[in-house]
Amino acid sequence: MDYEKIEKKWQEIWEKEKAFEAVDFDKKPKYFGLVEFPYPSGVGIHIGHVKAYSSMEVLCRMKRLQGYNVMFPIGWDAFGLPTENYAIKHNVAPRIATDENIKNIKKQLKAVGFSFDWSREIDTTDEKYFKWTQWIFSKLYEKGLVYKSKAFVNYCPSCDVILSNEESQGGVCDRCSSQVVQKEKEVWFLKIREYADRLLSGLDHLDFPDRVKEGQRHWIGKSTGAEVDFDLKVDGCVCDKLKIYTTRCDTLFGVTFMVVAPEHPMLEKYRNKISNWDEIVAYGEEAKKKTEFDRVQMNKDKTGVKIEGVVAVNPLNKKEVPIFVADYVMMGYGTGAIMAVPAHDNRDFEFAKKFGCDIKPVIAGGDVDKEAYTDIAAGVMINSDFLNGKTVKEAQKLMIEYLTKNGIGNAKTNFQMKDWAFNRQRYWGEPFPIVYCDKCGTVLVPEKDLPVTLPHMDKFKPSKNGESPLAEVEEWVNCTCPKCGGKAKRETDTMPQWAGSSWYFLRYMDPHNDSCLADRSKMEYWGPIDVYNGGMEHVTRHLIYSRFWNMFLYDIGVVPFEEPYKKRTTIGLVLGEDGNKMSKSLGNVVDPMDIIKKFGADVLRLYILFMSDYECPAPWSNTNISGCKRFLDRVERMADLVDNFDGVHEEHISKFNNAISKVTADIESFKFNTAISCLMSLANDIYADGYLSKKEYRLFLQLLYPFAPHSAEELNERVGFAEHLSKSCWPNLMEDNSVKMVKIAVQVNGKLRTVLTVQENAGKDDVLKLVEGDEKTSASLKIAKKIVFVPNKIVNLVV
RNA sequence: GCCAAAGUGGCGGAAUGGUAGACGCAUCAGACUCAAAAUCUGACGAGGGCAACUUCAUGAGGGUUCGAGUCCCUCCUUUGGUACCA
Repeated sequence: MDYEKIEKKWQEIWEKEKAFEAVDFDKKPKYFGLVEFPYPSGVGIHIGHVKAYSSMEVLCRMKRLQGYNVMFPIGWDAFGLPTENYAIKHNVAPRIATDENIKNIKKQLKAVGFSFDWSREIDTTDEKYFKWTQWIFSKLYEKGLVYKSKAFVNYCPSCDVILSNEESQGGVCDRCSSQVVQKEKEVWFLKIREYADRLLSGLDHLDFPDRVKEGQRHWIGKSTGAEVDFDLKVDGCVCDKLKIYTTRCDTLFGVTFMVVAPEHPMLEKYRNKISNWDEIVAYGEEAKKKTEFDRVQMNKDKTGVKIEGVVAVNPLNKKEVPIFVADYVMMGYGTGAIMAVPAHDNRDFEFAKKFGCDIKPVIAGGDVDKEAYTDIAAGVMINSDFLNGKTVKEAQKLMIEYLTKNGIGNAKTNFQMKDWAFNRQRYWGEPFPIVYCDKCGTVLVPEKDLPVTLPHMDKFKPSKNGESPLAEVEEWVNCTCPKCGGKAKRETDTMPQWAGSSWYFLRYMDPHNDSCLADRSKMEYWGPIDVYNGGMEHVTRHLIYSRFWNMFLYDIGVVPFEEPYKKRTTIGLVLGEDGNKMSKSLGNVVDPMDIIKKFGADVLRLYILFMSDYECPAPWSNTNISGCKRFLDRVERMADLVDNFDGVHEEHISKFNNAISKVTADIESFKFNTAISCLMSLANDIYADGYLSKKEYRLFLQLLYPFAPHSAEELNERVGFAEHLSKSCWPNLMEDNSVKMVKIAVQVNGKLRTVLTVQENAGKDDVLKLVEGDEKTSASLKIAKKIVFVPNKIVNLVV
């Protein structure tokens, strides 16, 4: 078969017939299959794209034949750093580079034959699109879910540029390889933490794989505990409180010291009272220098400085305990201060050993001279006044009651998830709909003036002082205040790449709407998404961000569903032939376009789904792929076996029925590899018989069609069917009146002795008669103590 | 460290607690061919036996069960994710 020719032929036919366009409000049941839209990079599509899209492709092609009104859309997540860097290097406008890349990738995706609905194509860098990204930001701002605060960012002192986490991996600048430092900067934050509890509880009702749910739960990081006020004693008198957060309020009697983060405000407040202030400042400076890199490398060696001049008082027993500054306590979590119970916490234990603090056990059972005793389940309280003799759980409950009653503390829930830092010092991103006016302060650009577009720039060199390149475009920065009409300046930072992808699935439902992000009735028809397939790398970012935005839009009445994705499926990585991750430096990258040139798109599609379980990572193989090519060739030659029989041969019915149910079920559950092997087996069976009817051939091609649509369509036409497979109906099971035979294994003590062929659903007595008649098993049957009989499966003689 | 997933032939991988190794690759043999390729047929976990057959095999060790690759416990290894979270 001339793959190049027939693939082109059928792609043109489908396009002409608009075979894959989704119809708004159609009476058929809707089916929305979503894949993660690609970043249009200059390199073109990766083999991973082919795998990611092939699964949904197969599912959607089947669903269409099953009578669903299928939406399988695609678009471009086109803002981002690689394009900007390319623009800097080659002095090409990002807009132009993006358009070129999109054109190229589109051509490639079409060459694979994906049945995308191209009429709904979207592009996050299109002004008509990002107008609504800005609009959503405005709504978040109006509802008080946006705030500006100082935070640390990665900064390269040599390039004088702020870097993203991706650009500063290993603590080294991506461009010049010099050491990255932390720089304080004004950052826009979205209050995703306000949605933490709902993002967590919403997971319970979603059909996501467990590892995805667990990943999100872990990221949200809910912990329940208590806040407790310790007294601060300065110059011998109690004059202030120190609020701490703990999950182990049961151990309050075991507190032997306190620790505060180097940035804790109490330090500055009492600087005059702290006799070793210089030492504290020096330690703080040292801690600040620690970059992301240091924290990841994290030698767990505890460092810290004891504060001289201020002590804390345990509110329960009025005991004085020293306070330390140490960077193992973070200002960004809890209250930035902790009570330390070295007897029952590993970190506190380590710190106490190093700094010679007391270790006081309050739970019986451990040897606290050797290590912290952290078992919560066992153990009984000791040395703890009114808690003595209670279990840890009882003690926690009693302690919270006590704290609340006496006004020294309260129950408190904390989340590890941080608010979403939402700005980047970049050109190629959505501008904020924000201006700064001397008179009115921070002002939102009104909806009628959206979108705020990007100015044209000639040079895309990185700007200095860690500012966005946009800061240099004066005629753009200077504007009038929408409130008072006076002079104002635009926000020059742009939104992160996650912004545009946080709501794109909504836009597919109504991609050309100019008056709102999408018509509500269309969202009611299409939403929520039936299946969303994508990679594990998006579990804690994109998948949480987009759920957050959708939930927010639901709250303000824009979107009719609270959760956007009913079901999530995940894809396993395609590794290089050497078993390593594909990378340019290892030289093990497989270009899908090369494979298409050599084998054709259908073979590529078949092999990528056949090579392993879809969710598992698996190495690519340039030799194994030939098995899929041989299979397609065999299917083509199968036409020579077609006889003149009208209908389906009776002796073939059960084979085809078996294939129909297996392929259908396997596609639905993403077990594409076994669906394909089932078709291979069926082909082998047909070859062994040496004949099949025309109708059977078509049935086979229909089952093959979702995987290898070009070949299937071509062969269907060649054998003389006028109706295209793309317009046909998915095969149903045929009536089967034949007597089915099954094989029953006969075991003695669980070991296989023989295999009997009997009628399906044969009774125990009939089967045992055969067992008695078989010389290999009859002797065992006579002395059997027990006989286990499972219909159609097994007989086990226990002797 | 913690969380999750996974360890099955020479290789990629199949197996609702019920015949381990489906399907494919590679290899070997045969057919076709002047020959090669392609194709078709067959063999293909390891040991023992002329054979019918038989024993051992799913990372290691225990356990539950009539029966365990599958369930439980301990351990080892690999791969992801996450990280001084109080």
